[in-house]
Amino acid sequence: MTELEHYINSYFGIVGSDDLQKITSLFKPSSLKKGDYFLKTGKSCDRLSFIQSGFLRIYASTSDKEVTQWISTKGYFVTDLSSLVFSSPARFSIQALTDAELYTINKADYVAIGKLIPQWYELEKLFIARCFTILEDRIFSHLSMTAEERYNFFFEHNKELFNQVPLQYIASMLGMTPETFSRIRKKSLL
Amino acid sequence: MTELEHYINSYFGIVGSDDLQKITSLFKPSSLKKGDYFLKTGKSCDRLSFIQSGFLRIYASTSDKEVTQWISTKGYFVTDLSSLVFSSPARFSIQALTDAELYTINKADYVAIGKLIPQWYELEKLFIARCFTILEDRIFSHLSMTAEERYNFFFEHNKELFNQVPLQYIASMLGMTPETFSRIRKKSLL
DNA sequence: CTAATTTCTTGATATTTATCAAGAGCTTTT
DNA sequence: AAAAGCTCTTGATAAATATCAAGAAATTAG
Repeated sequence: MTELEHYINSYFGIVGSDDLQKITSLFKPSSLKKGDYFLKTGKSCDRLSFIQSGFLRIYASTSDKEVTQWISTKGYFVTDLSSLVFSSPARFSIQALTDAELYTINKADYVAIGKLIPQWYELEKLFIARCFTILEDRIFSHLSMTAEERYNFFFEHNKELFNQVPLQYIASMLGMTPETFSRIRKKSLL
Repeated sequence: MTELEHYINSYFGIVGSDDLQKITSLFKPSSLKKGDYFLKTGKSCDRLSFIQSGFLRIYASTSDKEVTQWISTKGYFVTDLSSLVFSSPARFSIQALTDAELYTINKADYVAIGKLIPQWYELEKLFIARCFTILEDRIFSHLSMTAEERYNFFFEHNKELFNQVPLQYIASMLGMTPETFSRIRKKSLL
């Protein structure tokens, strides 16, 4: 089983191995150089990628700053879901923080999976429902935790990220300034 | 077309009118008195309800306070999605803030819709994807806006809520204390 | 390898938001 | 209508976080 098959299987559960292969064969290898854009705000997002290696930053600009919504990495999918699914203009830009290897499926093939695999929509629904739940938890963390608590929680669960991407982006996605992040970090390293 | 049919149609898009009726007929009227619980943290959530009237508060308790995740009202669905779909213990409690009329489908019937209506999972996927997008925006608001900006934005879009439920719960779901909420409110009323 | 650039840290200070405490307004109950 | 509970407001103060500015450290480019 390829790594892609392994991950898709783990996210979408029991799919027959022939179906699994049908799906993964629609994903084509591609790569990004550090700094390359996967997507720019306002464009339509016409693909979904699986990250084989590297880090991508999902962000949007406000009048006075760039806000990092998320950093995606090995083993995760990346896309602007609302743009992919509803053909709306992308709200986010997505940029490679490092060189990255992706497996990418274009929109037409993505849409075709539903015709190809009868249970696909059900599995996809379950997958998106899980993503929804993760976002609910993330909102809850902003309603109930201080910056320091969010830092500690995130650090415990994503240690590896901290020496691989600029910390300012992690600060932003946790909802604090780089300075606050740095001070909290110092405290937690003592 | 009943109100329930109207809403389901508007959320789930084109469903044949016979299918639409098949679905809505699975929802049974029920009601809650003010203060009644729709769901308690830790239990399994075995139903999905459409709110015909009234207000329900979705919240969870931390060691030192209750945090309101959301307030749901007329025209919206209410459930703990992760518990309903994955049979996990509910993370949230859901309590009626006022008397409320619901149309409720139990889990068995909810699961059965998928067998009954071929395109159901696809429509449901789209529905959950839209909910996902709303949560993404909500997270973004916590990363990019001050308490005052969140207040103003929410107020503009949900004026009617402000004289129908205790403001402390709105404060909590916007991620601020009742005192801060009250001060911002005073400012914005001048 | 050095220079240039970017990122991170630190200190001083300002602003935002939370906490605590008390009282005023509402609702509900009796 | 009075009493009892909530809920909301207000003030004083404390704590958390942001801003601004400068320099240190790390990374990238030449």
